[in-house]
Amino acid sequence: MKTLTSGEIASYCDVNLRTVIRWIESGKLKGFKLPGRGNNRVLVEDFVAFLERHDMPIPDSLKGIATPSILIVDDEMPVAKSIQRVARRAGYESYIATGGFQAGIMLSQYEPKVMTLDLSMPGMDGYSVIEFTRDQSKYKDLKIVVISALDEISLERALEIGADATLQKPFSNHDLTMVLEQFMSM
Amino acid sequence: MKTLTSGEIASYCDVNLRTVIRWIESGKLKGFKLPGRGNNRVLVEDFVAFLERHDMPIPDSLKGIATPSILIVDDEMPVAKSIQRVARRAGYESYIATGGFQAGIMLSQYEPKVMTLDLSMPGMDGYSVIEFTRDQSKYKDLKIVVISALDEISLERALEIGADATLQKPFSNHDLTMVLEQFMSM
DNA sequence: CAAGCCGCTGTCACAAATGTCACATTTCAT
DNA sequence: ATGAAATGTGACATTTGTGACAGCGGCTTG
Repeated sequence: MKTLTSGEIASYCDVNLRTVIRWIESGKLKGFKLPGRGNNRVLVEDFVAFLERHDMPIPDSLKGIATPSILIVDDEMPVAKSIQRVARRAGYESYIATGGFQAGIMLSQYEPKVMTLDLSMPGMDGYSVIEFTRDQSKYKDLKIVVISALDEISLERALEIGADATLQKPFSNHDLTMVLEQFMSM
Repeated sequence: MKTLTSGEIASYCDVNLRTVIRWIESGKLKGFKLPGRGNNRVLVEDFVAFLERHDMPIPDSLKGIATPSILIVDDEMPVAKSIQRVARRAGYESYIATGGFQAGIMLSQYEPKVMTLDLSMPGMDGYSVIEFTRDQSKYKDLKIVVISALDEISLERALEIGADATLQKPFSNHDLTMVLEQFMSM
């Protein structure tokens, strides 16, 4: 829960500190006050939302705070590793979960931007994972990329219940790269 | 009765430790001093009240501590419900996860004090859940109660790799209550 | 076109709050 | 028990909030 001071925001926006305080007071920028004399603090996410709302440029240093990452969910480590290689070569950080429990914890912990999901993991229903995730507003921005050896119809169904893209195994590195780049840059 | 150190509060509020001590000294934040040199401690409930009083954001991880809860992991909803009934009657809040993925997310989200775990869930290895959880220092205080219909030897093994207690199905409500009370009051 | 009004932002100075640093002491994990 | 990490403290450096006031367009109005 990183926060910013009014002064930091002032320098980010290249604007006077006085102005930032006025933004907060007028409600244009959401923030809260420390108990002392009421020094202002703004959650990074609120600040980023504010910037986006006004089509203002977002400083790189802020993007860095929430390093966008990829969560790779696949029970077969070799497959997971190969996905990770592609991700790394495209310049993205990634984590591997080989089971549903791990996946849940890591999703919650790392809050990745994209999750690749193997539909047919032993003892774990990929569809229910998609559905459960889609039910949680917290993960509404998460992009789910289904990677599976199942047939077209199964992939279609995954899309219907909330997946954002599908790749049929065996997938080409090029296709995977394209999908990752598309979602990671959003 | 969980307490927080001044340093923990400092990092929660993204504020300097010195400042936290000043808040406590000036009475803005209620706390007490240890006998030694007067290191400060603050009750979680006092801290949460303090945050609310000043309209400051409350970290997710504190919500769990404030009202210690139980996570019930069982794929059979009737069984889970019956565990929940016992928990509620003992005065504890509880959540139910019917799959590994759900369990992981809910564990991370609610940070319960106790997790009851069915060892033999289809497609999900209870042992690996215990091991994975125990590997994470974040959950070192989580109490894992294994509830299973498996034999003594399996339960023994669960204890060896990190479970804190076991109950054999069918369990008596009395036994479960005892275990819950013991762990929830720690 | 000029004058006047209005909203927004910048400037300045000062008081108050917060941060920094070094070091002694205490806690904590092992 | 013992070393590593966290904490409290004082003096001092920075940052911040506030009020009052000024500059800068954009707008209406005459």
